[in-house]
Formats: sequence, structure tokens, C-alpha cells
Amino acid sequence: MSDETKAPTSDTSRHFIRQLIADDVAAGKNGGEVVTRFPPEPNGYLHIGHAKAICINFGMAKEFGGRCHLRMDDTNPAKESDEYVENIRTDIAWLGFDWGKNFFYSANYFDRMYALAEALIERGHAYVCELTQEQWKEYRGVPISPGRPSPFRDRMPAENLALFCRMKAGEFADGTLCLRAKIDMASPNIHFRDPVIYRILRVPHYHTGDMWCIYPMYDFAHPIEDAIEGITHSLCSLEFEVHRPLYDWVIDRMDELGLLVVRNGHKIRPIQREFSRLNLPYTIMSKRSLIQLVQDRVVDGWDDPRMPTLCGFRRRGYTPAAIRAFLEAAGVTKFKCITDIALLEHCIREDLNKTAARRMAVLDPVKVVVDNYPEEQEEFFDAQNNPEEPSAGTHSVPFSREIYIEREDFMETPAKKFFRMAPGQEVRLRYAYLFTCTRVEKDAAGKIVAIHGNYDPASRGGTAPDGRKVKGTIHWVSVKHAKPVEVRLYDRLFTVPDPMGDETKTCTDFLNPESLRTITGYVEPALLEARGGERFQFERVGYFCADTRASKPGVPVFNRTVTLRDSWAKIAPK
RNA sequence: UGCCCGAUAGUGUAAUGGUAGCACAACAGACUCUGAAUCUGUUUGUCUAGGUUCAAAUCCUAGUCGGGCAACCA
Repeated sequence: MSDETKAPTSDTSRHFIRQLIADDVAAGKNGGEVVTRFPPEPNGYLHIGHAKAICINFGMAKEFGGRCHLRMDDTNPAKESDEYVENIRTDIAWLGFDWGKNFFYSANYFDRMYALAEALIERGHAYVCELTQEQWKEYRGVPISPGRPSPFRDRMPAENLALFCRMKAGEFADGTLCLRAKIDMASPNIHFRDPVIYRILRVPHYHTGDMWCIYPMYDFAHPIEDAIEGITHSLCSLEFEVHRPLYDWVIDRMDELGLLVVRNGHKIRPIQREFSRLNLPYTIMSKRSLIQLVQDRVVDGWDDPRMPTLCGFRRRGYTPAAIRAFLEAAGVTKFKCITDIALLEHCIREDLNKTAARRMAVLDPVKVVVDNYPEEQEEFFDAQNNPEEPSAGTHSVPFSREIYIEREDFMETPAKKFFRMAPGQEVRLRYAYLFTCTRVEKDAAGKIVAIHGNYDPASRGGTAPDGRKVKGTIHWVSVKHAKPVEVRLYDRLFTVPDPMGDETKTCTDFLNPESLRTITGYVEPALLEARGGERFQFERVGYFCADTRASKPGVPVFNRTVTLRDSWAKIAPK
């Protein structure tokens, strides 16, 4: 095992998980093998927070030449369904990760979990408890003082076995009996105070149907699943840290029973390690609240481009590479943090700058009449598809006497340092001609309805033969060739950084009314061929993606992924 | 109040007893047929107090602040 070749490169952070695994591999632990897992519960869609766990688990496995299992953690049938399973698979594959043949369900292991529970009972490590939940609450006690043992704690194994069997057979009502691990009622760690490991739940499971009416709890099921699959590193988020001793307890019991996997002569003893979740300002990551937004139709489904879900980011136009780069840049620690949205936006711009085709589109048009350009004439210019990537070639853009430009690219009385279009101020119409405004036409209200001016015929292509410098270059579309299309401008969904932070309110109290603005934009003809999912840079405006749902052949609808950086906006006078 | 975890520029993250770096953001400049991109530069940081040590962001002690834990959820 050469760790030289697997050492992280200088541009990836040597975060503590990466170091831990590198050390284990170097020490030859588990035969140097790395097997991780991503265990979503199929009760909702994956969001960018999950993407962090996905990138860590799949990423570490990939980096160290191992594998990562995808496992549906479906031990609570009340909330789970196949709809979610399929979407989870789609999103992870889209993110760029491959679980190969290692796709599992917790439900696959129900038999073995039951058998292990029986073995625990036989060895006096578990008992059937008849206390009600309310009673138990009192017995368990509070963290600052020890709990009291359940009156059923010392029941004989044979009796426990019989009761457990009858629980399985469906002889008892939901919530009446449960199986508890017998650990330590005095432990300062609440999770050690005889935790429930099986409960009675008469809910059909989306895969096992009504085969079971008892289901294992997460704390019992998870280590078993990891152990059975020979997981070496079980990497999860911080809230499971206090569960770790219990995780280890179950693994110890399995070890005693000789149930740990032996691979290439190495007994695989899974270890759990925890990292902090991803937090982003102005959004929410709570599955429950996300479901609420969908159900209340606050957003247009799970994949609404304002949602922090992976399908939402996808529809918005984000690339998997950008999301992976963002998560790598954000790092992995145990510190509860809030990562700046600017970093995410930086990552998507960086990716799209290299890959997105350039097109011209005017989103807030004002008409410009080129007075000295022949009425019926039209001509075509070659525009680069991507100046960052010359091999992307060119496309043809039509020009005529009347064009649209952005309203904000004109000032009748130009501000200081405004070097776009203004009376008497020469500008370049990108790829076309140099142009100088001579006068404006206004309506009764004083609003500019048209701008007039003349072009320099000798500047065809955008350069003057005399080499004179023109500071401003603006985009445009030919009125007669322009096509109106629907454009959706997205902004943050909430108006405050932490919409869940106020306990007296719900996140919907902070919805941003401006989070979606639908407008009509005028685009160059080449854009009409855009197919759903195709990404573009509208020059000088931003990155846009043809919506996968609303676009029809020849009639695209564009979603704004992110604006371009705009240093003029910062200095422009108000 | 008991236990667990954490604290490094505005934000996020490195430095593993030996020169506090990087990215994003901000600011300034260069360049530019995108006020984009690119390039150059600048500002800003080890929670506090003790201790160990030739040397502490790092080790120890105490404190402060923040987060988590008391579902038959995951």
C-alpha cells in the first residue's frame, strides 16, 4: 500500500478524517482497505448538506482506493418510500459517485438483527420491558442524576426470549412492550441507560410489507449494518457523536459473538467518526421544513431552483463539479460553522466560466435606432462561443438597424466613471460596430422609449481602423431577430440568515417575496435551440440554464443560476 | 445543573512543540471587444487567565463563549 501516491495533493485540505484514514491505511489496519457508506433514510430528498456526507464518504473511499456502499436506512417504515429511494440514487449518481453493486437496504438485515437480539437476550444483555413511555421517562432520569432500573430489568433470559418472540408474533399492541439493551442506568450518557433496541410498530414496510411488526432502532441497527457490510469507517455528522459509545457497545457484542466480518485475514471492526454538518445562510436544511415548503406549494416542488436540494441545484443550473469543489473548499471539521454563500457562487462561476457557451440576451430592453444604418439591411457577425475555450468555435449573430440594449447600459447624464452608452459617448456594440448616441426619445412621462445615434461603418467587427480606444462594450440583440423568452430570476428563498433561528416564528415568516421574478427577456436566435438543462452565459449578465420542465423545443425557458460579478454595481452612484 | 464536543482574519479552513499559511469576501492597481475572466498587491487572526518548555495556535489547569445529548425518529 503506497501512501505516497495516495497522499492528498496540496490543494486538498488535510482534514482530520482524511488524516485518520491515511493513518489507518498506513498502519495496515483492515489490511489497508477502506470501505465507507452513505446511509440515507428514504424519507425525503437529498440536499446540499447530504452532499457533504456523500462527498466525504464516497470521496474518501475513492481517494484511498476503496469503495462506498449506498444503503437505505429504512428501519422506520412510517416515513419511508420507494419514491425517495429512486431520487436518492439519481442525485448521488448525478453528483458523480458510483456505488457499483453495493446497494443495500437495512431491511435486508432484519433477520440477522432479530437473531442478534435473541443472542443478546440469551447472554443477559437485553430484556423485554413493559414500562410505558411515560413511566420510562421517569425511570430513565435526567442527565444530571442517575436513572432507576426498570422492574423488568432482571427478568430471566428464557422469559425475555419468549416475550420477544411473542412481540414478533404480534401478540402485543404498539408501544406496550419493547426490547431494551441492558447497559448502565447510572451512565452520564443517556444513550447508555438501557436504550430501546426494538419497538412494536404495526406499519407495513415499503419493502418487507407486513412481515414484521417489530422494528430495530437506529442505534441498534446501524452498527450491525456497518459490521455486516465490513465497513471500516462510518463517517457521519456530529449529532451522532454521543451515540458512539453505544455504537461501539453493539460492535463489541458482535465481536464477542464472532459476527465481525473477516476479510483477507483481517477482522473488520467499524469505527464511527463525526464531522460538522454544512450550514448555509438564507436557507434551511431541515427535511421536515423542506417537505413543508413543498406540501404548502411555497415552492414549485422538490426541484424548485430555490430549494437547497440537489435536484433544485441541478434545475437551477449548478454542476456536480461545482458542488464537489465547493464542499472540498468548505472543508471538514468538528466546528459548527456557516459557510458563506459567496464560496458556492464562486465555485459555480469558476466552473461555468470555463464551460458555458456565451450568448447575448437583453433582460430589460430599451430600443436603440442606428439612424445611419440602412433600413432594410441586416448582416451577421461571428461571436465566440467561449473566449476561455477557443476550440468551442463561434456562432452567428444577426444585426440590423434597430437593436435592444439593457436599460441600465444607458445614462442620459452619465455618472462619473460610467463608460457605457450616453449621449456623445462612443461605445462598442459587442462583435458589431462602434456606436455613438445622438439623442433620446421620451414618452409623456419622461421615460426613454428609444435611443438614437450613429454607427461607424469602418468599425465592422467592433474595432476602429484608427485604433482609437473605446472603453465600454455592451451587449445587444437585433429587434427584428430577437425572440422573447421567459426568464426566471432567482434570489435567496429567505430574507434572514437563519430562518429557523427564531423559535417564536416559522421559517415561512421569513420568505423572500423577491425570491422568484419572472420576466420576458429578448435573446439572440441561437438561444432558441437551447435544450432543457443546457447552460449558458448571457454576456455581462449571468449564467442561465434552460429549465428542464418548462422548456419546449424552440421555446426555451431560462433559469438564472447566478449573476456575473458586477464591480460597477458597487461603485455606481445610487 | 450532569456528560460530550468545539473555539485561528469578515467567512471557511491549514499549521500535529520550531517563520501563523490558503481560499472566499473586501480594497487598490494592471489588463480587457464581457465593469466578467485573468494577473499583481493590500487590509484584517490564534477566546481569556495562569502554567509546562529554550520555544505553545498546538501540551496542562481554570474560566468564558458556542453547539449537542434526556423519541419506542434517523
